[in-house]
Amino acid sequence: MRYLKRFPLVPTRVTKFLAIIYHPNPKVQLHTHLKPPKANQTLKSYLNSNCNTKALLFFRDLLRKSPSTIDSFSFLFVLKASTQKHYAIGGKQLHALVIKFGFNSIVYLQTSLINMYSARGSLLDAHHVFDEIPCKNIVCWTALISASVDNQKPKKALQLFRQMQMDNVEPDNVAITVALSACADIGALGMGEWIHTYVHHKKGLDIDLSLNNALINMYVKCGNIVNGRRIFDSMEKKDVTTWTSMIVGHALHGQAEEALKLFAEMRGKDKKIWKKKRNGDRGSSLIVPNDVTFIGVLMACSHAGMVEEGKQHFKSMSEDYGLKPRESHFGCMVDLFCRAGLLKEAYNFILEMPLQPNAVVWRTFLGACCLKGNIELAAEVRCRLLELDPGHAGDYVAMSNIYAAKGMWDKKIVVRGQIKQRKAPGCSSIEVGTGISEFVAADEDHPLRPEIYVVLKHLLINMKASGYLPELSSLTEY
DNA sequence: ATAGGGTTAG
Repeated sequence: MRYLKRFPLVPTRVTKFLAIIYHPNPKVQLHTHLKPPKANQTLKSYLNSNCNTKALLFFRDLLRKSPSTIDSFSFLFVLKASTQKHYAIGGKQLHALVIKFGFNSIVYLQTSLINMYSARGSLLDAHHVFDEIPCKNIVCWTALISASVDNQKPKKALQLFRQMQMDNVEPDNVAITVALSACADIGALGMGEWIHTYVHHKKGLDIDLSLNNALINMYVKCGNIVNGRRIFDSMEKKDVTTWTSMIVGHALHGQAEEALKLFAEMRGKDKKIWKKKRNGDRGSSLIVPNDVTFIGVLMACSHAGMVEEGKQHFKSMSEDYGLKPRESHFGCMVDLFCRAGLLKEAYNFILEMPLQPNAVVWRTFLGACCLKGNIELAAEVRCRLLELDPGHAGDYVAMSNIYAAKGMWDKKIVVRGQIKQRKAPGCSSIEVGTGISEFVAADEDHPLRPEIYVVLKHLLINMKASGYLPELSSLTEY
């Protein structure tokens, strides 16, 4: 224990870390259980029982007392432990050690390093490791693609996915699953469809549950709910994610009834379906909803104005399923009240929340105040927002719009003038061919995501109001 | 023995 105190777990500098290696305490004898195979087994068992800190401490002891027992396998376990723990500096030190031990050309370790950097949000470092890999196989490609998705670079992920194929590396089910989630993120329906076709034509591809779930998610996020549902209905084996993806899909499309029907079916409460299931495949309806499922359910209620139903599900979530509502669940409830125009209910709900309401919650409420024209509440909420997120230009705009709507021009001008930085212009992106373009456009083959229709509708209404658009007839199809 | 995977409020 004395060593733990003398040398902190995460040394602030590499030199300090190297000092640890070069100064093993001579008094400490090597324990017999630290022989090579045993040491790795210990690391592995710590990892399996989720004791990441213990694994790291143990590894540090190994470094100090018996560095010779460390082999490339040890690093795999330690890298995994440090990835899950998010130690700020430990990652680079481990990378340095991998190099120092001469293990830097082992592809397994390089892939682990990509993951480690990705988990720390250092996509550039991950890419750097990737570039150094001489023979890039499907697993390291997937690791980098996955890193791009995890770090909000879905466009880059898809570029890598294509580049990988140009390098004659065939995608497998894991790579395809990750690529599909990138498609879902940017609404790249064409690319998603291409992958779907590929999946059906490639021989020997293992179309497993995750891949099917990713396909459903891609279709519903890209606006093609029909195809999403088609896959859902055709799947014999479904897990909680399958159901949740479909429920969220219907909720996003404003199909609340369908979403809630699925939820009921999933719980096996729908007697008719229960019977049907009983005759056929028993057990397939025994799926327990998780916290994400409830996000979908609450979203559906919110979008359909079903306040009472939403309240019941929110209650049932913790009472019947023992799921603790998270920030987003409270956010859904606030949204539910706000969309229904129940300002008082929303306000009381926010004040009684066991969590600190965040800027998004107050912003939702501010939006409702605007719609209802409640200047007093809006002004109060804006004060809170100024504390939580002072740089958000949209809040100033919302507030100034309330004053404008009430004809309070002097106040409006004051609020408008408080904006320090120009608001970033809103933008949408839409896929053209298999690339992504930064403008709004649509045709039969490339329908827009549902939320873009909402933006388009507002755009068209504004254009009409400004006299740019002679007819509103084109709106009907939306 | 060893590396990569899906669902999450506005």
